[in-house]
Amino acid sequence: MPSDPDSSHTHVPSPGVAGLAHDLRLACMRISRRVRFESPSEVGPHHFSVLARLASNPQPLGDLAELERVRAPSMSKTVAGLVDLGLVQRDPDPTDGRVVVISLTDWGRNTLSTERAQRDVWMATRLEGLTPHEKAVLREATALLERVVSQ
Amino acid sequence: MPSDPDSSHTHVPSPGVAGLAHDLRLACMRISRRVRFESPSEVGPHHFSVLARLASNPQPLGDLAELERVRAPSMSKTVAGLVDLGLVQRDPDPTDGRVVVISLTDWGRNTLSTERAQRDVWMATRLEGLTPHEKAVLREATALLERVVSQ
DNA sequence: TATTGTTATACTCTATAACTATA
DNA sequence: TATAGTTATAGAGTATAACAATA
Repeated sequence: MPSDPDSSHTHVPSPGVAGLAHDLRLACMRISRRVRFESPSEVGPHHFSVLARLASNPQPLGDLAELERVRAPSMSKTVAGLVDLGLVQRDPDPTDGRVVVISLTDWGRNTLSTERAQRDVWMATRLEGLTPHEKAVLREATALLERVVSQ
Repeated sequence: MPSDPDSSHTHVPSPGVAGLAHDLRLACMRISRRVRFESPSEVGPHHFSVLARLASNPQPLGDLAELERVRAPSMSKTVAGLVDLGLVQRDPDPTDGRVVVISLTDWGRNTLSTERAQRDVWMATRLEGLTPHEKAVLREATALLERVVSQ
């Protein structure tokens, strides 16, 4: 139970948008933090994030670096680690000899699914006891959050 | 706009608690990720987190290490950095000569407030256009999330 | 003797700069 | 000459182990 380092500042109860923004931001960050801290995980956050990027499509190393907002040498090292773990593979690009395409191995895809499932379990466990009305509110809120975050 | 590495796996629309848990977890993690990435910040995440811990009370270094889930030597180094930046100070505990109490300086408190305000602004900006009903839904959802996360 | 914090050393992930291979 | 990726080296932040000061 990691407590929340960003929750202890005084603010007025919640009048307008500002109060809602504050409270909602903190609630989301708390959920996020606890999912990351408390879901059992075989791979570190950086490895997990790269695996997730590769779930839909193989990617050239450079694109992967840009998506993850790190430099090419950093991604090169991360990928080397993932290759050693058997989670991804490097292949030459047939149309451009300079490019190295990274893709999930079967074991990597399996590992990714397991990790994701464990994160969902953490959340589902905590939603079990809610009433149908409360679940409906959260469902509606989820759609709103998705809209808001995609702005 | 960092896209979401954990969002691309296929799943059924959202039938029961499992679907809601999945979608809601992703929405919270996306909000959290974008707040961290897109809010302008003078201090790194580790420094911010320690400043936030000290907002309400000064803390012995050992307690701070435990709260932040790092070992004492790591926290000792982090605190040394914060002292160099003028954000916190070390003081001896009058009742126990072994203990070093860490507290915010005025500059540290000021910096913390600014960082927090910037995070809230990011969120508030995105809630501006919502209808009163939608804001009411999010307010109710916030209370539910707080209940859920404190289980 | 046990506890609090620091120092010494090492590992991981990050970066920039220099290098190789290909376009 | 420009681009994709790797290798070399260095800077944070983390850890464990050994040490100093205090209880």
